[in-house]
Amino acid sequence: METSGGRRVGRPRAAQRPASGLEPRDELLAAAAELFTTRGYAATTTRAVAERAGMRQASMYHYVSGKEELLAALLESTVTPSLAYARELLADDVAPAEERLWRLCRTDVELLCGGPHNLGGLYLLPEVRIERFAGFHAVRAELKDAYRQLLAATEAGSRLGKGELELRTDLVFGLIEGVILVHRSDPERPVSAFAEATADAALRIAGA
Amino acid sequence: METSGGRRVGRPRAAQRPASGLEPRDELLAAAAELFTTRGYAATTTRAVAERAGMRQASMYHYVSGKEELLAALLESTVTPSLAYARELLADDVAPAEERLWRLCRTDVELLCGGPHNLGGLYLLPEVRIERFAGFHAVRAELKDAYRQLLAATEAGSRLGKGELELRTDLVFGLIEGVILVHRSDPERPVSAFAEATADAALRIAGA
DNA sequence: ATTATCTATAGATCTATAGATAATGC
DNA sequence: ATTATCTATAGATCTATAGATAATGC
Repeated sequence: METSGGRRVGRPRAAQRPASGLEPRDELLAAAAELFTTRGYAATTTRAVAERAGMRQASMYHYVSGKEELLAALLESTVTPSLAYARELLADDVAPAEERLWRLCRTDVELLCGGPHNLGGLYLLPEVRIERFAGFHAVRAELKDAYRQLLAATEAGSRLGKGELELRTDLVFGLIEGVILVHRSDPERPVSAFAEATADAALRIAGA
Repeated sequence: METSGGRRVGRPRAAQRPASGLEPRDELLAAAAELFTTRGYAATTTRAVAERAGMRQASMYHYVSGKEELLAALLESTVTPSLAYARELLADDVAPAEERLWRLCRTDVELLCGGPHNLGGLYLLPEVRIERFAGFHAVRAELKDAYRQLLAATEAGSRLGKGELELRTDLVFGLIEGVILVHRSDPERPVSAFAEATADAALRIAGA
């Protein structure tokens, strides 16, 4: 173990390394997460990201190819854990669908609001819609489909027509994304209670 | 009436005027609305706005002081009608609170999703959080407080403690904002049915 | 004369590359 | 020799102003 103070290869940094203990690439990702969510993607310069990570603007290119790569990496890291859990829940054939849907909602809110920066807010950046992030959109569509399937498997959901089911799914999914916004404006409230209240609300919307 | 083809003072435009029939300033606002909501604020250049409005980049400054003024104007135009209606509903002392809350939700969704461009999405731009738009934030806070008051006046709301009431308000408000996002990804669905379904869902969250 | 527009551009960025430098490793 | 960093900067923007121009109005 020769992490923190250990002798390092390469020219020393002009500024001190941040005390976070993160690898430089992760430091960049953390800086980008904070800046993208608070100031927006286009408004964040490579200089701002690099300097917050404790290095000069040009040094960033040693670790990433540019801003786009940072955003793509952050988006994927945001939605991948949710999707993994959703798949688990879909495979589960003992717990009732209502309970599985509730858990998915709660876990999503916890994952999205629980991190140090409000990564859930990245979804909402208009820039995310462009083609470059098609991979992320595919993953997200799969997550939404998991919501739809769980909803369809509930007692109340099984009585809905196709259009009605889509509508309910959108309302539930909309609630989850909306509360992330709300959390952004009041980050003090404990996340776990908020996540449970949101899951309760989602089930009420679902009609369960 | 000598609108459309009428002889105009000033040097003629290099490109043809758009056929929208809007005044130049409104044309700029419409262009900005479309571009800000789809590409984001920082990513939208003054050139893109002006050219979409049928004029050269520099000519825009004859009508507005810059991008910020466009965004400020759009934000206010988005929230002002909602607030006016919310005030009406608060003053109404005959209709039950449940019904008034339902109407506020429905109207909000219709106003925010109903326009030609998804103006509701402007709320979500990270840039909107900065000080310049404090006026908008004040109006928006008043709108949220109207939700809180109506919720408190419902049968179910009157039994809630202060913290619980805040939480429910945030959930309902979060739903309204979230469905705007959802609408953005599926703009085909008829708005009025969607608005009513959202209002129903909001009342279920409220506990009514 | 007044007005709405245009063209041209200075000044201020911002990104990404080129090339130098200062460590460690062998 | 290898590596991580630095400094410097070319090229590509983008904003906002200055000043010219082409209409109508009187």
